[in-house]
Amino acid sequence: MTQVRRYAGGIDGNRSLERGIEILRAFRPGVDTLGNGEIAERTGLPRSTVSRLTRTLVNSGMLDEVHSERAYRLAASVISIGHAMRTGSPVLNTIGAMMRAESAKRRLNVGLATADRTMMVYLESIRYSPRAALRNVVAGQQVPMELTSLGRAYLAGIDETERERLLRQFKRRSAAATKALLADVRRSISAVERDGYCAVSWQPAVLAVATPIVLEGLPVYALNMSLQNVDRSDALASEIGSYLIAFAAKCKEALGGREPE
Amino acid sequence: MTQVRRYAGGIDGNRSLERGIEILRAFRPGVDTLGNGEIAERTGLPRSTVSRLTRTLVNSGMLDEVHSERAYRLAASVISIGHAMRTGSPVLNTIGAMMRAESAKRRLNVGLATADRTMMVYLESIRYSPRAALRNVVAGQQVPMELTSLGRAYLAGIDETERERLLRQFKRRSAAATKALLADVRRSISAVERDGYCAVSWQPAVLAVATPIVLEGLPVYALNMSLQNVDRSDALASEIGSYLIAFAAKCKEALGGREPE
DNA sequence: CCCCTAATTCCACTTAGTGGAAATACGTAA
DNA sequence: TTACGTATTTCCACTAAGTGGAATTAGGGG
Repeated sequence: MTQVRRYAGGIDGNRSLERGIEILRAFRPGVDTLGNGEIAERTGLPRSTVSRLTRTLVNSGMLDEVHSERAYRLAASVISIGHAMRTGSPVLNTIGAMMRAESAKRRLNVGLATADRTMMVYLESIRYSPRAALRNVVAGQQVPMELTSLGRAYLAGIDETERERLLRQFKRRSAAATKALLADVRRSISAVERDGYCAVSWQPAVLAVATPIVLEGLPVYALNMSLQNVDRSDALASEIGSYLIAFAAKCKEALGGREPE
Repeated sequence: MTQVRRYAGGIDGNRSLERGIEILRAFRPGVDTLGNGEIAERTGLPRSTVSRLTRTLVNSGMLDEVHSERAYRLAASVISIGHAMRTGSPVLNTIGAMMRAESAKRRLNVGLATADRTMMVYLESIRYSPRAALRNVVAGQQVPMELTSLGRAYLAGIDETERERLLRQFKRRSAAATKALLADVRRSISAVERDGYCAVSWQPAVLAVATPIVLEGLPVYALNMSLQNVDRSDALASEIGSYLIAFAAKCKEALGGREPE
């Protein structure tokens, strides 16, 4: 970010709004309440500014004030907006049901995600389990882009410029093992270009295979299938891969969107 | 709102942030994309201002731009913040599991909600179904406060001032049937004070019973139990009511919070 | 190619936001 | 209770940042 922000004349955007959103973002998963001081620390904003912006966020219903500990927590509004996002999206409505059916048919987990900065966010995640009804409510969960099949498939689906920008970001944040990791990421991207999918075992004994879904007028999605308690083998990966690309094709068709270029 | 906003000196809050949030709110459930024009209409903001603020929201990752139709949609960030809210809350983590167990034990639906302005927002909703795994992913769904058992229980749980403010808002928005409706709402509130719960059949053939959960340092919640395909009867309502208040007591204990006053 | 509509940028104006410093509220220990 | 240390909120002078109407530009039919 050598880029200098001007914020004058209003061409670059609105500083206060940007800061307010940054405050909401400071509430990472697992955090319950944050005081103004801690928010100031996490965001690097002056305390008086934080004080004013948190007040605004309370008035707007995005934060609840916890008087007893002089702190704030995310309010119910944020999940209602999240709900609006999920119900508004014809994509999720269409693909959700298809994913459920596919999960049952193939007896494996099926997930759909897209990017939020350098993380992949699950929009839908169907866990296959012989006894159904194991919590399938992980929508919103984040996993690191560079380490997961979902993330790498996403990287393969976006344009060159954006991809290189993201790769530079990974380098910046994880000091160690960068070289090998980045090479591995590039290998996965090549795999997607060659085979249509990439396979990654991010967590031990979990084999995950993912493919990008690129349609005009929609964000780039990544679709994955995964299996627990298996050893990684190329044969298995390629079997799942073939299911995956068939399913992805079916999804793209159902969405009726044309692929760009 | 005869109240005059000054916005000077920064004591009342931040105008741009408030407006930005209002733009996010313009994406109601079911809406997919909105253009700047439509946003300007819905929010009453000048078009140039909307243009700048939506740009900022895109930069902050809260909106995705859809070039092909010159429009915006909510981005994945909003559900990841929503997810942070749900995982951060010890309340939801604790009560969620209890609700699941209770639903199975009593063979009925169990829901937990809180308020977002004049709507109740489900934080968790367990649908009882003999064949499990019917979509229990309705967290974030909104139902009208004045018409539902959840909303009326909530009203009974908050303080006098806030309650009267909300009642006035109901009057303002639904022109017809106001008198009878408000009387009915007040009757439900009295029922909560007398019996600990209120029963409402908002949707046909659905009996819902709700009770407030008021604990220090937490927003007021409402807990409900409901049954489909039954006729409303006072005997049934009181049976469910007794389950409900027992379960609510168990929840309050598990949360270890002391009730105020 | 030209019109029509809608979004974006320009720009002069000045208010609304800023952040350091002061004041205040809070909790704790003496 | 009082005095102290910490965290938060308010004050206030400064001016940059935001505003919105007008002009401009970009789309997209016909």
